[in-house]
Amino acid sequence: MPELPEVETARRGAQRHLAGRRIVAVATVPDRLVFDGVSPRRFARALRGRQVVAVHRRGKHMWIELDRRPWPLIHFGMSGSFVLYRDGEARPRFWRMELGVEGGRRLALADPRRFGRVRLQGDPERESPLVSLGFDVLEELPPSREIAVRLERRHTAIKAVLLDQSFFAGVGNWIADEVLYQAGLDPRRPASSLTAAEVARLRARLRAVVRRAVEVGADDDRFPRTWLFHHRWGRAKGARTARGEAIEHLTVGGRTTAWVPSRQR
DNA sequence: CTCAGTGTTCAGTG
DNA sequence: TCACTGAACACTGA
Repeated sequence: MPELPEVETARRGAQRHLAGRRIVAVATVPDRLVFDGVSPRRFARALRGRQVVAVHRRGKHMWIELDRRPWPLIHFGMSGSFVLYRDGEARPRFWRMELGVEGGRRLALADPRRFGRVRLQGDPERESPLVSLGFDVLEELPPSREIAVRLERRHTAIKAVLLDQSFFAGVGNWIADEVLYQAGLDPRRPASSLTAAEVARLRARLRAVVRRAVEVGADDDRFPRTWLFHHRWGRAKGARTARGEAIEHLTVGGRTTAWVPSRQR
């Protein structure tokens, strides 16, 4: 479920596993879709022998800072993840790329549905797609007033704006629904129609949801029981929240949306 | 067997 | 140019 909390958790794991170590082995699968603009061969050549300085994240994108450029830029798509293990252990199913570092540690990118992307860039923070991202909702959330000013110019549904990475970087479908539920806002409301108090509520819930999800390592079993998250997939008619509120589904901004009409206005 | 889906990008429309 | 919509991408699992 790679939205910001899952990506941040993967970043922390990769940082712990790889930082300060030299890459001694790179393995790849010949996948022209996942390797975007770089052949697996060239990718391997650029990484082998390099030392990992740090692993960074902005929105749902991650990049690995090496002691020499270019650097890898990774997006998990719908089903990507990192798997951490040691020499001698089996590669995970659906692996696309594997790094082995000194000390016997390995990291693989696994991605069953192949919407993930691996690129190689000289300066990721100054290149597409990172340059077109909005503020990172974990690290760079602006004051409510500033968000309100920018929302006034958007007449589309608030949910669609939440999903817009050039506005709220890192928000995905479940976070958008969760935040709107907790803030008590109808997902179809034009963004420009939100009052100052509603924007303040939206910001507060967005901050709380993202921070909590990161805090528990994006382990959804540890999300608070009051969250809509635990009940949103019950597609069956009659699905209810922990508080007993009826959940309904619609399509907003082209995405399936779970919401609670009795609470979201 | 059919179909929805946790994401992004791009063509097309207004 | 901007705002927005819908389709396409690939594959698993319900």
